[in-house]
Amino acid sequence: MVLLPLQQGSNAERSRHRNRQAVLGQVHNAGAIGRAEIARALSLTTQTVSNIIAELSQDGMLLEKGRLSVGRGQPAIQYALNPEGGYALGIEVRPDAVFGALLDLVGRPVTTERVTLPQTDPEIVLGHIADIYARALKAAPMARGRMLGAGVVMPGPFGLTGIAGMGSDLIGWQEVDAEALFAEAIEMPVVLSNDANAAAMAERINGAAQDMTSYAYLYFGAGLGLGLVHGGQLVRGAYGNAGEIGHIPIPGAHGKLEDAVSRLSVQRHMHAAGKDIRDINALDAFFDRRDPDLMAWLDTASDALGQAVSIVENLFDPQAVILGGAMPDAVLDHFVTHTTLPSLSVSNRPNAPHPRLIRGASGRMTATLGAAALILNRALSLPVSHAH
Amino acid sequence: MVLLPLQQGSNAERSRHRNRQAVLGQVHNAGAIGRAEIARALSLTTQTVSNIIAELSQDGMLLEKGRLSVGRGQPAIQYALNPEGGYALGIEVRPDAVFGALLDLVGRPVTTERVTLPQTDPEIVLGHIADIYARALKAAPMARGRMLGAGVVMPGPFGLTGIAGMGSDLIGWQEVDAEALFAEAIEMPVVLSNDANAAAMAERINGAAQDMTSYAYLYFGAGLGLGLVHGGQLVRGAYGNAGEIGHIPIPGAHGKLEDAVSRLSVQRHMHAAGKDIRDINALDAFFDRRDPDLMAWLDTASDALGQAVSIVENLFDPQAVILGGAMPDAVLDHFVTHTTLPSLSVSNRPNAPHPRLIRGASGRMTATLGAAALILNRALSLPVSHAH
DNA sequence: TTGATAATTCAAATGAATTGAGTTAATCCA
DNA sequence: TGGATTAACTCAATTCATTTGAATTATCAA
Repeated sequence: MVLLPLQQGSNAERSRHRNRQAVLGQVHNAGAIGRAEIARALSLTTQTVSNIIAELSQDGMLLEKGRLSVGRGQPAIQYALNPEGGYALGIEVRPDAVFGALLDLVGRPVTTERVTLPQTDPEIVLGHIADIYARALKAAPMARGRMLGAGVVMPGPFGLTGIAGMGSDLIGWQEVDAEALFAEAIEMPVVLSNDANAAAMAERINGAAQDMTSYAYLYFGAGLGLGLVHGGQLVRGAYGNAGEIGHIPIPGAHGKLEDAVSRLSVQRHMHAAGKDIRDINALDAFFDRRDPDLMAWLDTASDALGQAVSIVENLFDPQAVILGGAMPDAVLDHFVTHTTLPSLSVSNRPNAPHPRLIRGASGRMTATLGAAALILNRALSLPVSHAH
Repeated sequence: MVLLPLQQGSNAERSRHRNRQAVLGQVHNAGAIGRAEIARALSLTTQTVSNIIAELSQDGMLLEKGRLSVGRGQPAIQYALNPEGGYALGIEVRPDAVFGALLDLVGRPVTTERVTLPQTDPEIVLGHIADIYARALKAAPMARGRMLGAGVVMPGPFGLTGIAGMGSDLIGWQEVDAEALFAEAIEMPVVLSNDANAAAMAERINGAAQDMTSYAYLYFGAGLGLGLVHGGQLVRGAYGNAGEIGHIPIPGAHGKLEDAVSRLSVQRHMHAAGKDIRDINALDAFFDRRDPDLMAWLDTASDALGQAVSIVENLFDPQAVILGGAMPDAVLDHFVTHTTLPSLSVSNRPNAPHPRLIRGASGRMTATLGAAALILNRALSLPVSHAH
């Protein structure tokens, strides 16, 4: 991942494309909305919006949803996204497995699949991904010809960095142009990202961040990741490796943040107590019976998490920090309710419109669904906010 | 500062505006450039660029700079920004003074001024600012009618936050729409920002970040601030208060980062040793003679700074971290050369195109000049890069 | 000297949004 | 109940900015 200089001038064709996406974004955002309202939101004429909506309806992206009368005047015909108007593929590549999910235009999963991986060589992985895609199309034939693209999540960091080789890097992928390889294997546009970024985008499509444009997402993977969204767009950093929050040192804790807050951390802690956390369900069971060892870990982890949230708040000033990832709902909820957030933070504002810490999507497929959300976010060009 | 939903559709007029700015950005970036090259960079036709350049020349924004022959073919007429084609006012409001600077289109200061403030009530401050502007126009009459806008720097954080009242907030400004008041007082578009953000933007206009689109700026003010630029744009956060890095706790140090690294910190430290740091020059003198108390402070500060840089790197993955602000050149250089940067960082990459830590602009007027740079950056719409 | 290459210009065409007039369908109010 | 008002929507003509295609100019290279 490198930086390519790129700046495009505007012409009629690109304007149309942009306006189409903006209209789709308004429709997604509102759920159902009339043309005149879209026109006002985008500073376009109703005539223009009419033309675009006719085109989008023709293309099967929009559905009429009756008329809505609001006070005087002719009631506006409401339009909504046609869920079957477009599909996005989400792929998550892990050291031991590949997950796949096909999402419709409104972000609902149509098919999901998990395949265990014998090896992570590019050829093996790409072969499995092509198969997953083929099976998804078979199970959901209406998606054929309506694919918007694929989001691919791989363990970061990408490229050669000072923290490479520390975690779960995939062997054989350091030196290749992964995005291009994926695009070739499944013949559609591909966006590559890490798990935290993907999960963050998923919240924007149909999760806890639907009304937010600047927020942070703390993601429980093997370690702890951070996804940053600013002005509706991911903050990926110059080389695509922004958000490596797990590696920063935390006062109080002995070492890195993710030594205290991560799946590996709880596994280590519980293992030392002679208990085995095989997967999310096992963790859920221990939490269900309020296992004292787990509760002790949660206490320590909460403290470190509070520190992390405060750092993120002071550096980004987000609308909220969302906590999610490969953890049981109940554990995430426990963190949200039991984490003491430092009062010395720019986010500790009176009358804040959002709680400072909220729960996002959870479960094993979070990042996979998020991968597809990367594509939907682009296709829908969701409305943004501007600080003023 | 609040979030306003805003998304604009595109039409012919807005396309033209956008293209004009993009052309200006290309010219700024290249120094001197021909039409065909601009057209290629922006994916426009040469004809379009020709039209725009004719218009911009007509408006006095561009100057012809002869022809440049590169191999075969007709040599391209080179165009450069006309420094007198536009001006930006920079205003910095401090608890005890107001600084003003008038910059030309290429970012060079034309006039600068410092006025001490008896009080910080809005009326007093606004009156002084109107006077500063009037005097600037008198000293540089060619700027009359060519003002692009004004950038205003005020001590953050803005609005009510958990760290308000801690530092140097201005009394009487918490409840007002500062941007609107300024805009009314000097009758031009105003952009409001904190010192670190402004200083960061200045580096992009004609400083150390001219070839960068994603970088972080650590700013020495009274405390320590962070300016984040991503994809050529400031990351301001949801409420405009991103970058409050001074308030985060640092392992090793006793309290907050800016207890160890800031102007107040060195003043306190030297005061305890019976030495008085009145201003930058005094500090420079102490450094010149390698005062042992100062060197001791520098050692501690360097350690904390290294921690801060590493946090910023792991969270943002910038092309580089720039160190600047109200410190003597020599002290900043000392930090840059003597700070040990943790190897456990995404930015510790082999063959990195930039050093991880570099020195930016220094001196008392850094933020003031940066305030004006906020306007220039917008007017020039500098080329951005995209991660790929 | 001549052919290749590339920048530039001119005039016409194109694409998309806007404008302005007119229609439809609801609410408001007497 | 019925006219006035409000607002969404449509149609046709216009406007704006970019693109297209043909022609011109200026340099390099063989």
